[in-house]
Amino acid sequence: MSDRARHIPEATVARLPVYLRSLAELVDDKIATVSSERLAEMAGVNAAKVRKDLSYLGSYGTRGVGYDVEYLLFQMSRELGLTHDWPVAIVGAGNLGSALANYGGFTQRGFPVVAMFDADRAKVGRRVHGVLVHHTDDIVELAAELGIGIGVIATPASAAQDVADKLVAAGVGSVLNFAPTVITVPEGVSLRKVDLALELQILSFYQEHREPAG
Amino acid sequence: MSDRARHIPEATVARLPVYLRSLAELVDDKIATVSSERLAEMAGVNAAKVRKDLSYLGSYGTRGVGYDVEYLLFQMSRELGLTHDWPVAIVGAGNLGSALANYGGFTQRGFPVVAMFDADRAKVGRRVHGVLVHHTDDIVELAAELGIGIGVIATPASAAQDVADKLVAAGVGSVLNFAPTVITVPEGVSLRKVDLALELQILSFYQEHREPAG
DNA sequence: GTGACCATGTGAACGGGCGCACTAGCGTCT
DNA sequence: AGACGCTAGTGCGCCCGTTCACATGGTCAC
Ligand SMILES: NC(=O)c1ccc[n+]([C@@H]2O[C@H](COP(=O)([O-])OP(=O)(O)OC[C@H]3O[C@@H](n4cnc5c(N)ncnc54)[C@H](O)[C@@H]3O)[C@@H](O)[C@H]2O)c1
Ligand SMILES: NC(=O)c1ccc[n+]([C@@H]2O[C@H](COP(=O)([O-])OP(=O)(O)OC[C@H]3O[C@@H](n4cnc5c(N)ncnc54)[C@H](O)[C@@H]3O)[C@@H](O)[C@H]2O)c1
Repeated sequence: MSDRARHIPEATVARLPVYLRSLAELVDDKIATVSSERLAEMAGVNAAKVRKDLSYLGSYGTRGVGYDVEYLLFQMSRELGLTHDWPVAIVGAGNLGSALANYGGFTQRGFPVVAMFDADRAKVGRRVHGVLVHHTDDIVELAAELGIGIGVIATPASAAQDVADKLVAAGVGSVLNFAPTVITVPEGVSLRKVDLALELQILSFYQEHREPAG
Repeated sequence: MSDRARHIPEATVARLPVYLRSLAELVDDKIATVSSERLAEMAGVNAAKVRKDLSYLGSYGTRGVGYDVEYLLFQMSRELGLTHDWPVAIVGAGNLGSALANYGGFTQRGFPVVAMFDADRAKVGRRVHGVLVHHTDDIVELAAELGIGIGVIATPASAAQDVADKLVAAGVGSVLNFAPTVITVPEGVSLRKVDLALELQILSFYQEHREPAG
């Protein structure tokens, strides 16, 4: 199976979850088949792009008919590795880290938050939404033990690189960084970032340069 | 000024805030000039890319020397429209919306949260980090009055499109969507999204397809 | 003043992704 | 049975962005 998926373009990978969500909606609405056009509309992209993206997964459509919603949903889930849970650890039990832990949407989507870590001893031992806060010194040991697949960094920027290093040392293969700073990880470790200030500044740019005529 | 900036590639725009932050760090460290190479290292990109990106803003470097940190910082701030504040409104005073409002980093970076909105009358009238929660019915009227530039959507997915429509009707030119759903806005309105579940699923994909050899 | 040095700015080649437009193939209706 | 209609799958040209490599032009030492 990882033979066909020898290389799926990054841009396509980033769209798969959007299709997945659209498919889930269709299942909820008890719609059995869907055309690339309809799916494109739901995902906010071009229909040809949808077809090309889906063709990377295999030929799961039927010409003249469309795609079987449930079957495609299953194949895509499998491709995305969503047929099993990915335990998540959140580092930084502050404002943001707690909000994330309190959010049920992650567990529901197969990303259970199984541990939190913080450098502040006053926070160690507390529970956030039932999740125990451990000390950062224990990341390496505990992350391996708990089988952490994804580490979420919600510490101040100054600590982010250090935390990332610890997560990598613990064998965590994927890191999601919320701290507003550039961090680096070794090859073979996946890194993505969510940077709200950056998003706002991008919006600011376009708003500033918008044609006053409209 | 909007003559030279007739067209800055989107990819470049997305990197400018990263450079900006790097420059701010250099100012803190009292470093007066910086080379494209050093800046590239800090921003985690290629040096040639830095030079090309910066060249879109103008010829602010000095050959043989590098870039004057403070001058470049000023020019970039101006280009990004950060020389003045952009009032922000958050719609959805729940878990996430409150966390965002409680976060001081936005005001500090020139994006003061001046209003919150919620459909739940039990929440209307409350204050979150000093910000008053209004009813969503008042978005159109109040957003215009308060001069809202950017609207942040932190409601459930089912309400997101409706909220976006209200924001647009209120003349808000930029929307940042946290709800896990695709929303559309008219041409001329900027839209960006932050989707945590999507990020986790992308990480899941790469982790699933990682070569077991390492 | 002159020459060696150094980093910017940019032309050009390259690569990836996008979308058009065509072909392939399934289902259905006559 | 055959023709028609519909939609998946895809080859191809185009465009945007990245990167290399070099010429340009400024600084500094002497
Ligand atoms: N809160 C938001 O809405 C928001 C929005 C955008 C970005 N962010 C970013 O997210 C990060 C966290 O924000 P926050 O509001 O939760 O901050 P916070 O100060 O509330 O929480 C930070 C937590 O990290 C812990 N910490 C500090 N150093 C640590 C270390 N070395 N190892 C482990 N834990 C450590 C602190 O003890 C604290 O509990 C920051 O980088 C911030 O810029 C937050
Ligand atoms: N909390 C998180 O960490 C987190 C993480 C990722 C994504 N999200 C997404 O962010 C959104 C908000 O999450 P949350 O945890 O804050 O949910 P929440 O239920 O705590 O808050 C949602 C708020 O929106 C309000 N609301 C509902 N309908 C509305 C409408 N039509 N107009 C205005 N307000 C309305 C509700 O009254 C509530 O206050 C959701 O779409 C969620 O999927 C949240």
